[in-house]
Amino acid sequence: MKYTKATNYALHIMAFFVKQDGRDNLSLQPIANHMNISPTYLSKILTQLVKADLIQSAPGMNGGYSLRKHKNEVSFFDVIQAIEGSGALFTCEMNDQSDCSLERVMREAENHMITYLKEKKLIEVVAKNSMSSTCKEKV
Amino acid sequence: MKYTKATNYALHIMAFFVKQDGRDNLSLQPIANHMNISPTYLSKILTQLVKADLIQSAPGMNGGYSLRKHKNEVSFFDVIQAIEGSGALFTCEMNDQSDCSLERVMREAENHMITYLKEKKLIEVVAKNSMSSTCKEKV
DNA sequence: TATAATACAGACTGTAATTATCTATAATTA
DNA sequence: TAATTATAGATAATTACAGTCTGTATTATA
Ligand code: SF4
Ligand code: SF4
Repeated sequence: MKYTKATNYALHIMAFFVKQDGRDNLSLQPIANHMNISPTYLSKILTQLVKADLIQSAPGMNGGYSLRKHKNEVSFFDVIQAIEGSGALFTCEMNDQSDCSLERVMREAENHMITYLKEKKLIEVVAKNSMSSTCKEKV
Repeated sequence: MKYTKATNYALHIMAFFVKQDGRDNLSLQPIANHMNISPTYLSKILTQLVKADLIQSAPGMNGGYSLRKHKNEVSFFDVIQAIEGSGALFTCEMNDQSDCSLERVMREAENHMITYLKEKKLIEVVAKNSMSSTCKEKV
């Protein structure tokens, strides 16, 4: 079990948007170049972020993407859920819908992680240039 | 991102061992029958649990598997880590080894989940017959 | 209105992980 | 020795992930 690369990309993209704030519309190509990732693939990720209402998109000339939520309010959880979906990490198929304490423990464990991810906002990590300084990505 | 089915199986198996305590050696076939799962596949999971020192195995007649840790001390985390391994849920390949606060947040989030899973012992869910009562598995 | 710039959707492909089976081998007991 | 058990390795089936290609829809502007 591991977070998908798409989630990694999405976190970087959103961190980038938060840093830019509303300065201007960013279109696909520049972002793809900056992140060294195929435009069409990136597009899919961005569309997921749009559907989750984290960013908005506009077609046509001068179109592109821009932040939708207030830059102070985008949490790690928002981004992760937009990509990974909202299903529980542990589910039981042999299940009978009724309440099971094995599942309950696993759900509760996940909730501890989620609570923390909801508290943590992206702005906290972009603010003080706290991403790895030698990293080429620089978010 | 989801926990593997193997982890689900392992939790059920270990819960079963905890319930049985040290009553006797369980061999592959009975467990496989009870769980409706292919013996060879189950064997692989059991071997992982052996390698993690949660149970022990003995070949030959009257051989089989039995609990190794004290029944009160087997945590959810023990079992999960035995199957899923100990790698972090979020890792960055474009990484440069140096410290990155994006990764740090994700690691910290995971730790919140892990802490809870370490606290929770399997015995807590098998004790009071708290698994889903209508479930055929009954752990 | 035509054209260029943009986002979006769907089909498709390749790769890797997961789940599972089959077969053969090793260890132990009686 | 024979029966019983676990373990290891090869392989196959299935599914999820990562990525590409092609075409379509929307908007601005010349
Ligand atoms: S005991 Fe719970 S987790 Fe296990 S099979 Fe039944 S419902 Fe699923
Ligand atoms: S090391 Fe760089 S690429 Fe990796 S998560 Fe941190 S900022 Fe992103």
